[in-house]
Amino acid sequence: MNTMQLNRFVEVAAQLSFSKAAEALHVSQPTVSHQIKALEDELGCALLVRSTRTVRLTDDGFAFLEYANDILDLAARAERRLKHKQRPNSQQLRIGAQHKRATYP
Amino acid sequence: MNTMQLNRFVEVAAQLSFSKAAEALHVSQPTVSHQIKALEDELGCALLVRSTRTVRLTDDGFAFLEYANDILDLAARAERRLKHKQRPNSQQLRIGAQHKRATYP
DNA sequence: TATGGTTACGGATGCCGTAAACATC
DNA sequence: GATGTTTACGGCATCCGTAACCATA
Repeated sequence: MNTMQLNRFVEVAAQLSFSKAAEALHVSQPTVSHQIKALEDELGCALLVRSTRTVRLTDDGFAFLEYANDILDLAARAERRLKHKQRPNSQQLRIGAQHKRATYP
Repeated sequence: MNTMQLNRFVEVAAQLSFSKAAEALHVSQPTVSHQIKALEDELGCALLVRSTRTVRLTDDGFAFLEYANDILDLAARAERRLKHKQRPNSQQLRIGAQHKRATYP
């Protein structure tokens, strides 16, 4: 499992279209198809129902979409944290004065 | 970024040794070295300090370790959820009667 | 029949392991 | 000098894009 696959799945789920997702992601349509299939194979279940004209999420797809978004969010936080060389005590531009963050540290 | 890289990093961080991590993961030592380096390149910073005899985490490494564990945990939950074909209402062996789960759905 | 997803296929890239080189204790 | 990591390198697998195929509305 990798962030590329998750990105593609999230995009397809948002667009409900492989071709539009491919366009938005600047890759070819077969590439999206390949990677979604690889993800489905790894997970051992279908995430999407294709009927040549329409795409919709399976129940598993809905469930996994939440995880995918959470994982991508975590990965993005980690990258921002390290790439911007933030130190643990120098949080960036925190609006409001909450002492605990919502979900992840 | 992928779960393999994260797995290897977490293992190296646990063992504080590339060779022991490689042994535990049943891959060669250079493979671990390659993947950790790829991860560091992608993140744009060093996660580990190598001194040929000892390995220790950088500050960035400590920070990233938490994210890595969280991401791997999420990925594992997602896989368990889908591979075991659990339906949302048929949670497995829940001890106690909590109505909300602790962190993730 | 037209649209949209999948499969086939070829070239390029990447990955892993063996072997050699390198660095520290 | 011994231990442990990195670099070099070669074979194999994987990935991506073009093109062809296929299925549905």
